[in-house]
Amino acid sequence: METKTNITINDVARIAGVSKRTISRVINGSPMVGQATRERVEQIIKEVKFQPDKQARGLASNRSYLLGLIYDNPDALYIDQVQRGALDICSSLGFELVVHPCQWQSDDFIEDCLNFASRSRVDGIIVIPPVSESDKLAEAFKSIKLPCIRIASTDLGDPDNIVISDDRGAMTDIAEHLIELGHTDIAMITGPMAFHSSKERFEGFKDALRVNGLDLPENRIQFGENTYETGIECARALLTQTPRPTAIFANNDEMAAGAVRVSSDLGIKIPNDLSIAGFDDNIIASRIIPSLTTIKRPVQKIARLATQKLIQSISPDQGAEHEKIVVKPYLITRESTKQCPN
Amino acid sequence: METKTNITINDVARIAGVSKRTISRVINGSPMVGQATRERVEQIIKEVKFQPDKQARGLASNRSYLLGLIYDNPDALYIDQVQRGALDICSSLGFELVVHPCQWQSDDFIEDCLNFASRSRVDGIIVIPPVSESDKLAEAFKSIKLPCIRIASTDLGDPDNIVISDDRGAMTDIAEHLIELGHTDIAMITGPMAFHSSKERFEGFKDALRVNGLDLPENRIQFGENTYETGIECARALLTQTPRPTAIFANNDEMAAGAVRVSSDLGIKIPNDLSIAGFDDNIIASRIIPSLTTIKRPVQKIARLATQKLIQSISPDQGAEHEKIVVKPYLITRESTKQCPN
DNA sequence: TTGTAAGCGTTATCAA
DNA sequence: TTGATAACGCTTACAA
Repeated sequence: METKTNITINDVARIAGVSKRTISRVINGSPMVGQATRERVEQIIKEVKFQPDKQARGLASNRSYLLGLIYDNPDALYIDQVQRGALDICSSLGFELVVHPCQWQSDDFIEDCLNFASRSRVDGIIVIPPVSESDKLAEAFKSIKLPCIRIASTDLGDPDNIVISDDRGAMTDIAEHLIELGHTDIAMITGPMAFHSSKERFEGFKDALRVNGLDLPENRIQFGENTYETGIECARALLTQTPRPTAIFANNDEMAAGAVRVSSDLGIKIPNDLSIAGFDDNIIASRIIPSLTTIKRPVQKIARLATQKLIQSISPDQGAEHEKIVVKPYLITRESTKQCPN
Repeated sequence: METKTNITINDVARIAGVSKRTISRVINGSPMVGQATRERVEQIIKEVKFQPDKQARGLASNRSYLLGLIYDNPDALYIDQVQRGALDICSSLGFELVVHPCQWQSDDFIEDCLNFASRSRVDGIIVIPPVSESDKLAEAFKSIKLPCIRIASTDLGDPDNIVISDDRGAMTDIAEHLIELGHTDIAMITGPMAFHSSKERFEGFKDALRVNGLDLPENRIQFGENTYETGIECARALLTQTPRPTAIFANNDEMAAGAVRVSSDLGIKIPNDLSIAGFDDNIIASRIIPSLTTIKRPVQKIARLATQKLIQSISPDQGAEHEKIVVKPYLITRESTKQCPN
């Protein structure tokens, strides 16, 4: 290694002609510093480009200034947006983001995450769907007193450490959109019912239809697994019925893309013969033909809020805010939905 | 915060009845330890689940055990795969991965990256395309002696710190694939010529055609920007010519998707009337209709190799390997390419 | 409001 | 082959 020419707190103290304790106070925004002193020190810090060493800081204060992001999501775009959102806040508050992809279905998943946490010494954890739905994981972190915030689509019985995307509310929008287009025979391809998000969307959709005097009969419901392949299977089951529905809402864009594929195979024209809508607005939604009407969650914004709340709960001075944060997704109308042909 | 009940090196030393210096030696695999002592210490470490504190270790040894990943890539899937590949190695070697998205076109890009490096105190940096093409950034890291490995598609005049995806070689495969299908009038939509990767693919493709006795005339070349939108523009320019080419190779899948879109708009049937191929195998390649023939880079493998090489160059004991690593992408044949109609 | 001194958990120096 | 002891750069009692 090379000679470290880095400026330390001692250098700053020497230059400023005060003790390093005072510099430390300035760095940490303590009020116990004279106005004049503070300004002088801040000036010097800027001039010499002093950056406190995170390692030393962490060692002394038992904090790492590291935040962990745990995920296991097939939708890379979603993760990317979460990362960017989280980093917006992190970097402005002096934290770094350490990523940890995992396999939340595997046996040692909890252990693996705990191990990650202790290895990396992160000060807090952000968990995104679907991993965020694991109550076990949340409890595991709670038991070792590691602050953890979950991004989810319902409060999961733990409203404190959560940022919620109001998927259910968005269901109203998509249902009304289809109804306004004149559709009355609407089908749904659900996600795995083990997921709260899927259940929320399913029930939200059903409710929205009912409010508008429409039914979602059994033969118009297909249970998918959020994959392209199951989207294909479910859509086939739906579209080979007689009569067939005039609109399909799929729990995510992957399955909606599967439905588009099946329609193409069966010679069903979209959107003329059939309207299809998805959820996520992932990259394929705007790339397939026809482009997909879908629901977009403001993921980056959600991530920002979550990170903010997490750092707040870490910071010793601030009392943790116990208010539930809810963000509402919104409808994006594209080519795949159109006036009902009848 | 809570009482730290963590095991420290002192505890281990006390239990083993040796000095902590000895424990340190064992941890770091120093040969200066007696066989018996080593085994006993290792046994105890396992029993009490001692994990050396990265912060303290870093503070003392001037290392952070953190690796930085710098990127600015529209393809989230690519980033995801890089992350997973890098983490495969990181976690097995006791490193963590800190991510830093950036905007490599912006003015303060270099400064921003340097700032990230000094803030986070990472021990090394992984840079992926297109950021990796910035020689300035590579030099900046070199000048502060921060090990940095670049993932790229040609050696960029810096064969030491690089892992190369042999895009040019892959061009031969795709060209030959089209030629075998009987195509003789083949067009190309290039990427931005400012990118080495685009130039490599462009020239690789041209060369491969030439070797097979085919030409790539000016009117069969369109210069795109790797975006869906420019893909559309370029494809339109190509497909409104008379006669039109029977096959198009696009520099990436996004633009190939644009070409598919234009074909659909113009009533040109793919693959019957026209074959289209892309590069990347990103998610849309398998989702659009028809699915795209494309080139896949083994991104995760490349990331693993890069991370390995980086950590090697960081580790003090090991001499840095000065061998160029090259990985070859491969062809994936899907629906969008077919026998030439003529 | 400011300073002194004692750590935080590890590695590095140098002697035994 | 081992072990005391001093760093590493910062925070945190405790004084002043």
